[in-house]
This record gives sequence, C-alpha cells and structure tokens, in this order.
Amino acid sequence: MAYIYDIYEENCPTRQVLDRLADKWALLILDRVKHGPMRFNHLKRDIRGISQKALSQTLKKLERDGLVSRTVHPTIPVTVEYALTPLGATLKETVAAIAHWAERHMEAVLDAQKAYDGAGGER
Amino acid sequence: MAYIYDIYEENCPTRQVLDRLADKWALLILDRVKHGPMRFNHLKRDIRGISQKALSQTLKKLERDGLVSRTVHPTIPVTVEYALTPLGATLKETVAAIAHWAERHMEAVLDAQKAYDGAGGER
DNA sequence: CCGCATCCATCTCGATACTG
DNA sequence: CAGTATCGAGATGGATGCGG
Repeated sequence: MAYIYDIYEENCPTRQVLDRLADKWALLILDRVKHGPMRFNHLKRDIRGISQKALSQTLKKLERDGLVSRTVHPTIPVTVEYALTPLGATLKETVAAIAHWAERHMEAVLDAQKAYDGAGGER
Repeated sequence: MAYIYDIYEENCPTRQVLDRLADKWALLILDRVKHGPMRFNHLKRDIRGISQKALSQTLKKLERDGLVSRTVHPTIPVTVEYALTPLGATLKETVAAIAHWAERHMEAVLDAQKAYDGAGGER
C-alpha cells in the first residue's frame, strides 16, 4: 500500500495531521463530543484528569484544524458549545476503532508489560 | 456505544493503552514496520526527523507493550531487527485507517487552518 | 552496527489566580 | 461559565561521545 505523500518525509503535510491526532486529549475529546454538542465545563468534568489549560488548548487546536466547532450562546453567563464539524464527523469511525482496539487488547498489553518488567526490568 | 471501561476515568487501563498509541513516532514506526522486520538504522533512515534517542525510546516502549519484537542476530557487527508481534499485527488496520484519514482529509485541515488564522489569528 | 549516558535548551503541564 | 495570565517543575528532544 503506497501513500500519495511520503509520510516518512519530514514536513509532510500528512504528518502534521497525524501529529494532531497523536494526542491523548484530542482523541478523548473527539470521542466525547461525537454524540452531540457539549459545553466547556461539561467536557472538563467528564474527562477526568484533564486540566482546564489542556482542555482549552486542545479545543483551540481542534477548532483550528476544522474538526470541532465552537458556538457562543449570548446567555448570562455565556455558554459555549463544542461540537464535531462535518469534517470532524468523518473521524468518528477511526477514533472509535482506536478506542475499541485499546479495549479489546488492553489485557494483552498489560500482560506483555508485566512479562517484560519481570524478565529484564528487575535488578 | 458504551465502553466496558470508562475511558474518561483517570487510570482507566484503556487510557494507558490509548496514551501509547497517541504518539507521533509510535504510529510511524508501527506503520513502517508492518511489512516485515527492519533494522534499527534502517528505521532511523526512513523515518526522517526522528532522533536516535526518540527511536530507541519508542521502540523500547512498543516492545514493552508487546507490539514489537526485538531480535538480535549475533553477526559482527550485530544486527537487530524489529518486527510486529502477533498482537502488534492486530493494529495494522487501525493504524492504516488513521494514516489514510490523514491523507484524505489533509487538504481540508490545511484549508481550515488557513481560514482560522486569517479570520481571528492576525493582529 | 546498535544504542546507552550525559549535558543542556526547550517545551509542556498543572496549579493558581484573575477577568469578562 | 468560560476562559486568559503567570510561574515553577518535570518531561522531552537534540547533540555528542563512548562501549559492546
């Protein structure tokens, strides 16, 4: 299987996109938002362990990449909703595939880690 | 679609696996290695921009996770080959899906970035 | 050829505090 | 509610030199 672009080349545009996806928080946010719009603090509450800063930064990147939309409702106080854009929606299946792989093979990975650490890691 | 584990929970084992995959170099290495065993310096040459340190570290993580195998051939000088394990092979399709999404939608992302930067980014 | 050790610049991240 | 600003700590990355 060949690529149109050489993804092993530096500065390959595909790599830049790959870099964005290769982000722990980005994947979780995309997965969390795929069922419908969500507010900032709702995301922050749901995605345990993410700091406000990381959430803010990651959302901004995703917005810049056109994957997530940001809608401000002029209520008092303001509410801001984040949702998948049509472009972002095309990622749904891929993100789900990653998450499900992680689920299915998590135990095997954990076992491999144990075996590895037990074999050569101890001193 | 529900998950067996709550991937939004901290310390969820699935998240740990996700974190490993959410790595720029890991994805590139897995993709590069999926057609057969490769030597260390071959990988280093092919994956432009990766430092020896990053390659070495990422390979070790992948080996620990049981995704990549490391085989030392006692030649002089030694040659070391890295290959997908059976577990790693189950990731082939998923990694390919990510890479192909990046390829297909790269232009849209680049356009979105341009629009975003042009609209509110300039000062 | 493979890869670890070290040094050092850089960056990222989390916690905290403050604004519209 | 939804962020931005700031700061210090820790992780990360590249460059270099050495050893098996």
